[in-house]
Amino acid sequence: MSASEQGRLLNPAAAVLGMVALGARSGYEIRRASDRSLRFFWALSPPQIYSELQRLEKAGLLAGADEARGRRPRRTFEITEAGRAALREWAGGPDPGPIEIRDPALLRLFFADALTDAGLAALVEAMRLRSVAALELLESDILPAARRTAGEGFTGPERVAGFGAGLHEFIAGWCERLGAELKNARG
Amino acid sequence: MSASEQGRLLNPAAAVLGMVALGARSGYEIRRASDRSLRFFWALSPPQIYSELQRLEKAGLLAGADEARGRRPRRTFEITEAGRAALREWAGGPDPGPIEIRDPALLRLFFADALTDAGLAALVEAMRLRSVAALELLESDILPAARRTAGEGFTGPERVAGFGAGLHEFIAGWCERLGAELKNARG
DNA sequence: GGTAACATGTAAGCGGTTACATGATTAG
DNA sequence: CTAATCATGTAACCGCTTACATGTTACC
Repeated sequence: MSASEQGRLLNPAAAVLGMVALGARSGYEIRRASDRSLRFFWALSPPQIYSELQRLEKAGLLAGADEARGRRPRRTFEITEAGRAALREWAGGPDPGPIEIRDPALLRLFFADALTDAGLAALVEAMRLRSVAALELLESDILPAARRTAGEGFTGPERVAGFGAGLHEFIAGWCERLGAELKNARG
Repeated sequence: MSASEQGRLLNPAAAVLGMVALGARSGYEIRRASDRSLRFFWALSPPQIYSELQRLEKAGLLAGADEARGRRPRRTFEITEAGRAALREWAGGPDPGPIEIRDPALLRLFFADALTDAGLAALVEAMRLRSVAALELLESDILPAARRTAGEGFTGPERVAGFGAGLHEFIAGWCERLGAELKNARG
């Protein structure tokens, strides 16, 4: 019962179905598009994408068509009416569930008492730079692309990209304050 | 080569080793303690904990002792000098790696164009309430416990709990602003 | 002295990641 | 015409989660 078989969609299935709804037509296009947007909050790996596509087609939520070029396989998809209905039902369901965060930098910070003052400062600075880089990527690439998508009538990606920018601003600021505090404490 | 065998510790091994360094003595104690603190940024499941404990003991980074009560098994651990050295080396290593976030609420928001205005508002409010609840838990339980740990000389947990509080404040505020904006747009 | 809560550990299976294999297209 | 890049899909493996099995103490 691992995916879209009965009842409500599970999240990975909905993610793939939703990418098709936003205009990605093949597994490869989903991969490229989600790598530049969705992946910041919901990563999709190739085998996930391709196997979900198959299941969604079998379930009638996607309509597939063969577009092979010579010996090279290629299968494209469109969302069906049933697919749109399933996506709406999924998006409106109750209790999305908890956010999950996994951060090796915070893990190190948790055990930072094993570190020298200088080591701790370096860790905090690395964490800050990581978010500054993410912020630059978001603002130079992701947000502009999301705005184009918004121009086509899909406002979700831009909102989520905006969330990402705000999030990394918060993290960078938090690291900056902590860094300053550490500097003061050392004198 | 899956863990602490040669060279640097991997993150899950370091997490378990670090929990012992902070005073958790058995697998069960690590489970309880990490569930109230570390799990917000680095979840540990029982089989991970127990198998890492075995590997760390074999590698000489932990010293184990049998403390069975009757037919009930129990094994307790202390960190060794080699263990402390490995933990220091791990904490000071280069490039912690990227933060990973997976959030079903943001996933839904990404595809929110499938939703009615009311559905979107409900989603944003659910997201806000989720962070408000997390904030309450952090401030009522986690932060006080982390402060006690800080009193014993370990300042990492309190810093990380503080980060969590700031993070959920940011998310709740972001949702509140978005909610207000949606309300205005609907008139 | 029975029931619930605490404590300890494990088996089994899923989901997901890494890495690759292969084919077409463009550029130099 | 060769090399590099784009495009498409898959195999194999591993970490992790869920769920359980079992034992022991505390409570009523």
